[in-house]
Amino acid sequence: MSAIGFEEHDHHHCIADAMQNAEALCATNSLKFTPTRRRVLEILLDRHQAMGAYDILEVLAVEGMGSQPPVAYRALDFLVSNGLAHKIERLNAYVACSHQGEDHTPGFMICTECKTVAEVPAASVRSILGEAASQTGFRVDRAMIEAEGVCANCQEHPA
Amino acid sequence: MSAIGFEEHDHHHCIADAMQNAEALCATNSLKFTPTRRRVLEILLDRHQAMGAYDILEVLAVEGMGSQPPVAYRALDFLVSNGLAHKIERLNAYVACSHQGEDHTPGFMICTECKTVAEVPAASVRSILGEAASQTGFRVDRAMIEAEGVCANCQEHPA
DNA sequence: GACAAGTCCGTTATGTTATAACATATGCGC
DNA sequence: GCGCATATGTTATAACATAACGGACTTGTC
Repeated sequence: MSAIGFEEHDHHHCIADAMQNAEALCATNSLKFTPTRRRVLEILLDRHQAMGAYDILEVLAVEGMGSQPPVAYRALDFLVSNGLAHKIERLNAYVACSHQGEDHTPGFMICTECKTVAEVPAASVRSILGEAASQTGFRVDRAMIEAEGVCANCQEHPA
Repeated sequence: MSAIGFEEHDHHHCIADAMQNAEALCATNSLKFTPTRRRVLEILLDRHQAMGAYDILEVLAVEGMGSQPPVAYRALDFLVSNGLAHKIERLNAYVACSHQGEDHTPGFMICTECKTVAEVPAASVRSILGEAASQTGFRVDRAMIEAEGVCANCQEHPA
């Protein structure tokens, strides 16, 4: 499957695939992939869009899996810390990671029309940043890039 | 003066300089550089750090320049829209721009120890992102990069 | 100068995002 | 079964941000 979120793809397959990867990752690292955590990842994968914590919480509440903010935030923290999801700071929202397991500096393209968020490999961004940083002795621990714009689909078919 | 915020520099001079640039920019573009807006920029320049809107508001309140959130947010909106300041999404905080007037995709290095934020020229980041984007037809309108780590000074002198 | 239009400011109220703190429960090694 | 670490449920609140409205001030036009 392509890494680019704006393309058509076998959605059902990509969800199953990602869930399986997540299972494997958790098994390997002795992480507890609890029902809530699992369900939150499924929800994110299913939407294939950035979702606010309270949007996720709403879904969980309907399903009787908890209704207080910490429920959502704890699951999201787990997913983000373990590279299964990312936070889009610009939107205060969360997306499932589309490059599980790869060591990547996440780069995101956010379509302001359809709200879809595509994760792009941004390894080269990291190297450039690292270069700028090393000149001043700055040690980069985490980096992120977020771009806002309009995806090809929305350019062709304006709302 | 260097663009890199972690180096020693003539702080007083850099404030005066930036304020003068801001004056000029506003004059040129018929923007109203009102007392509140001016003061907020001064505060940001003076701290030379990322500040939350409510931190700024507190300073304004002490000085009798308004005590309600919109006062701070309106001034910040003005500064950000006109390129005189940037919002650090990661921190929900604001910094004065250190490259006034240049057409730049802002890149930030955030020291998690001392909270200093350095703005780095990131023109090349934009071009790389543009390349990745053009492959999928995505049109980039705005982009930002934020890196967290530890600055040279804090590496040498841990707290 | 009088007026209209636009912009900015003061204020109240509220919306949205996120976390602290503490009690309870669950799983796991021994 | 006991003790420890981790996860969950819950209450409360902190932190960040904006809507909406009225009044003041500026600016351009006649």
